[in-house]
Amino acid sequence: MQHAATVQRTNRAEIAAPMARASIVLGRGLELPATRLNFARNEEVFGEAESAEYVYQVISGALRMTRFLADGRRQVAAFGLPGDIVGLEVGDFYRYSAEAIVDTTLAVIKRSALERSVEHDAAAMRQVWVLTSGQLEDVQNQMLLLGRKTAMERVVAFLLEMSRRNKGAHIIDLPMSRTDIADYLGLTIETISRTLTQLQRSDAISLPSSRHVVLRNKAALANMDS
Amino acid sequence: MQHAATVQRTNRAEIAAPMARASIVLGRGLELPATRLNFARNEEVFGEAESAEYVYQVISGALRMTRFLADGRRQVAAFGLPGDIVGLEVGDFYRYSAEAIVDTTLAVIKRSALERSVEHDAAAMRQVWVLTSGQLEDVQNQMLLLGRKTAMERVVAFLLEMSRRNKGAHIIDLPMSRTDIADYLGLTIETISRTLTQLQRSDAISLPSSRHVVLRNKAALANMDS
DNA sequence: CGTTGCATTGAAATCCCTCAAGCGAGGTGG
DNA sequence: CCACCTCGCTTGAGGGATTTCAATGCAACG
Repeated sequence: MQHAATVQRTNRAEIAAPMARASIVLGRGLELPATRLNFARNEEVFGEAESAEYVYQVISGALRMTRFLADGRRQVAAFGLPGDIVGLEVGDFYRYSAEAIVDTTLAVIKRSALERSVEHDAAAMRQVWVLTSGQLEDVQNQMLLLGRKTAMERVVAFLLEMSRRNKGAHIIDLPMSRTDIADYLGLTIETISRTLTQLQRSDAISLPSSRHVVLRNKAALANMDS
Repeated sequence: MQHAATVQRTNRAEIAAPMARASIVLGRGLELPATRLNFARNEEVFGEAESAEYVYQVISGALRMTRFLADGRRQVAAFGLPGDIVGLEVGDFYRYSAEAIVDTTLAVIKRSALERSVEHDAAAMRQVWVLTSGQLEDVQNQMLLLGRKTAMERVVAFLLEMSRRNKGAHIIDLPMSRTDIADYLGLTIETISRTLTQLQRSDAISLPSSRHVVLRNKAALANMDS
């Protein structure tokens, strides 16, 4: 069981640096003023059990949300892609850590400011609920994958998900490493690699490079994902 | 891969039957009038992709929330125990089916009535969000279990969860079958059975009967659950 | 007291993991 | 500009945890 790569700590001073204007879009007609913030590849946005002071939205780049077991085994709970809201907690602490997979730009807002904006506005509060409910749905799908799907089904489901999240594109540009994918799918990097090779040999995909996947036969792929 | 047992369909007429008064408690000071409804063992409360017309709270008994793959593989997303809210959806359809594990009493409210009660009340809407967020946390924990824990760790985590949900009792009365547990933990009934036997041989638990577990050494168990 | 529905146990098989080696692209320094 | 290093990825061989298949056990119930 490989352990996770070390991750740089966030430079907290950045948050106090000259502010670049941005906004967080929680839903239709619900936009809040925010600050634009950049994170380098592998930089930590926040850590598990840290005080949940900020809420983020991905503007560009990609995040991974991870949880760990004591011995270093890691589960990637979700990937944060442009538009995704990250770190919206009910309690006072984050329940997972978030790290930039590539250089990433986020919109940041203080949680207290967000709470103030919605606490007397039922429609806005409903948007917050809708967001969390959508995350719940995603995670429930992932549970079915982790509990009952084969390695091949998991990898295919992952490729189709990445395609769908990129407007259904047939050419996928993966920001994350094999390790990230493995920890997302509950597999090892070797199994990910072998499965992709197998899909390539069956002409379902091609792999011009390790981070680029071409879905050559989406129908066949969809068939493989129970 | 064993397939799920057949399940009786709900007798929908029941909902129109003479109403027994009950209430649904969404949170501190947020209680809504509801109808009390009984379900027999293995009776379906609602089905996946059915129109999400009602929201339920378990009064007594137990539910299982399940999702299926096309070939019958099943994942139990959660167990519904007394107090749990079930079927609270944003969209128009349930995302999983719910069945009574044993004879169960539920409080039922029309979703439209619940929506009306909270749509202009930000504090009430927040309670709804808090509920969903709590479910998200549970499911995220389960993801880590399904993705990265061994069979022994899963079974131990399950026993400790059942204990915790029953006020930390050392004697657990399991309403669900080995099949339900297996589909919750992403294992097979045989592995559940063998693992419990192994725990019994190591004196961590005892099994007076298959549905009763005595946690004889909670500290040892906690140690086994990374 | 036979039937029925779980649960347990055993033996064999399998899917995925572990361990190990090799490859290739990108960066760095001589 | 090339040799070299590093890091991530791929591939192979072997092993192991869990599943599958099969038989037996056991308690509840008519």
